[in-house]
Amino acid sequence: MILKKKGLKVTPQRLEIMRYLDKNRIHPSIDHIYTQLKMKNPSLSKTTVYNVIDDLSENGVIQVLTINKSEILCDFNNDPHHHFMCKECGSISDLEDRYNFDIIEQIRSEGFRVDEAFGYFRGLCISCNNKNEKKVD
Amino acid sequence: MILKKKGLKVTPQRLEIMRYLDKNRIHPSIDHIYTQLKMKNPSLSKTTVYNVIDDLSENGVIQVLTINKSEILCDFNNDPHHHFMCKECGSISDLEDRYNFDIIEQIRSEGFRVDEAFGYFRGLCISCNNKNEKKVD
DNA sequence: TTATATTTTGTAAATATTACAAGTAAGGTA
DNA sequence: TACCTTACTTGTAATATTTACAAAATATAA
Repeated sequence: MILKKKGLKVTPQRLEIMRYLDKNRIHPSIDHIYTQLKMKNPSLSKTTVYNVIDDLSENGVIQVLTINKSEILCDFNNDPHHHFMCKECGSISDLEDRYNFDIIEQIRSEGFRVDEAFGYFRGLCISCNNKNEKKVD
Repeated sequence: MILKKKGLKVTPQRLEIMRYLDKNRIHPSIDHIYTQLKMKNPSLSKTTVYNVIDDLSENGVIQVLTINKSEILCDFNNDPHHHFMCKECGSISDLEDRYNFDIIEQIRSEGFRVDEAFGYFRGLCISCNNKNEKKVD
């Protein structure tokens, strides 16, 4: 059990949020998670969602993305990978990290202690980009 | 004149904000810019700072960073480069882009249209990291 | 100099996040 | 199992950031 390992108590709220993030790899916002889980558990508080997301991210269970300036997004995938935000449909895509963040080693060698690394890209996703090119034709 | 080229009117407020960002490469927040410039120009409105930053970033004159979830930061340096945020002193360092964002070409080849690319790193800056290591000794 | 579109300003509203205190529940111990 | 302690959840209120809006002011072109 991942929560016990981290010294966190196993509560229904934490389990529900983790299950939701695991099954819905759409990088949801706090409000999105809250709205979805509130339906099954009406007593859920938004403060709880904030608390759980804080606890999980501080313990390295999940990632919190700041790719969008309006709100934070949550990612259950904790392996190093980049993110792409489509300016048209708003979707967030995971990008395989083919370069394995080589630059991190470079930064470390300069004297920094690197704890977290994020690659954020914005533009048009494959689907929206295809639609756009067809319009031009 | 960079503003005219972009079809933006040349106003004292825009010039002041651009000069401030040019001379103070500290990645200031909206509130920081507002507080500093308000001293010399008491009639300055925070809405104006938001408007100007929006206009400048939409026209590619400056960059807006979302490395910090609590507020946006402004960077006059528009060349591609990464950013490092120190968790101890809060400073933001520019990082030379030695790898020249090779990954952008990779992402483009997968069918995305890439307009913006950001590399964000967090940890301890060189100065804070040195202090920390001395404590351990 | 004048006309027009753009920009600035201040206030108010919307939105996201945090603080806090009281109630509740998890997990260890006997 | 029952109890105890600590950690967690909840709701409300407070804070902070950002946006909306309309009136006043200004930049630029004719």
